[in-house]
Amino acid sequence: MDEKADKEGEEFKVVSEGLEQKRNVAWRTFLTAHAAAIEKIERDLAEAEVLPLSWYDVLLALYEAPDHKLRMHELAGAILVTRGGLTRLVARIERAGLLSREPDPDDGRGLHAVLTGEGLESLRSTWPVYAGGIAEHFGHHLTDEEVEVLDRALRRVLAAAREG
Amino acid sequence: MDEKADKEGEEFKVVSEGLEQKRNVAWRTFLTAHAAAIEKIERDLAEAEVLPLSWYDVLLALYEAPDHKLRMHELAGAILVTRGGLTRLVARIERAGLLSREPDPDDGRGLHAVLTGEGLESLRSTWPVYAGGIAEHFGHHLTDEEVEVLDRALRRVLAAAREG
DNA sequence: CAAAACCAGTTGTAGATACAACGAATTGCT
DNA sequence: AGCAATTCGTTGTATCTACAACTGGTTTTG
Repeated sequence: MDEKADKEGEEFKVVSEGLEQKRNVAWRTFLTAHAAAIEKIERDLAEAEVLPLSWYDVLLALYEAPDHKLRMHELAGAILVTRGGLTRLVARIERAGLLSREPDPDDGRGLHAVLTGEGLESLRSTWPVYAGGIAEHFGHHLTDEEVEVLDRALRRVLAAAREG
Repeated sequence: MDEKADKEGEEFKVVSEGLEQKRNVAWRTFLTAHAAAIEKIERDLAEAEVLPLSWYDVLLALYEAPDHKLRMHELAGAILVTRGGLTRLVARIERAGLLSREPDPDDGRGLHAVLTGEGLESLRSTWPVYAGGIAEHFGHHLTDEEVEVLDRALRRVLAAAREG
């Protein structure tokens, strides 16, 4: 770790070259802002004793689906989790009574995860807390225009990841 | 789950009320874009058999510190992880020889995590892959102006989380 | 129609994280 | 100096996740 090594090191640092530099810096900001905001919001949710984000995501996906039900693999795709992980996540939520699993009559392999009344109730009680967290730790710090730009830009990032 | 329940349900959906709506939609875009981009980049890193992001973060933080060393709690703060988690993460990285732990001569409780030559080498071989991933899955999809806005806006989000 | 290929969901295993409780060391107060 | 409070890092425990192998059901194909 001598002088020379340090000098060469500059070449790979995130803060490095010309135009790319700003994108890399923005990437780091993106990562840390995400981590920090998520942490705050999860803490708010835990303190209010409502659903954690992972459960909320599952139940909201079901809520938004036709008949409030989805096949397991559809659900896995909707919330960006592996099928294996989803099996256990859904099992936990089912154990809490917030959704139920029903066999698909048209496909013996398949299961539907279905939102229960209790699950809907949990969504309702969680949302105000979640919305408050989003506002306090995210939305409140952005101008209307920034919200617009951010949404539009990140949609392209998302679309690219979905395709590639 | 009758008609009435559905109608009331609209009230708590993320796509809901006036001005707040756009911020909530942007929040969801923010979350999913982050998850999708991270997943792609982690996959690139794994395929290239270089460091995963969590290790990279630790080693980069050390690299950027004076003498390439940091106390454990400083490191924990720098990469947004709990101390308990850091203990094990650092243990794994140390086992791989990419950093070493040295007692702090000035404080018997404290340890320094120090970047090793091998760790520096790993950082160097990882960065091109990482940079490629950032460009492909993030930077490439944004205009200069969007990068600017995004960085500026998310810095405020980050700062707020750091304070509050 | 039977065998192969494929697909859905689960499970074994390993790894990683958070929270809280702990032991060791330091600091501050009197 | 001496004791209480604080800080540092680790560890016990519980949760949670991913990956790959596996079971059972479905579709394809010769």
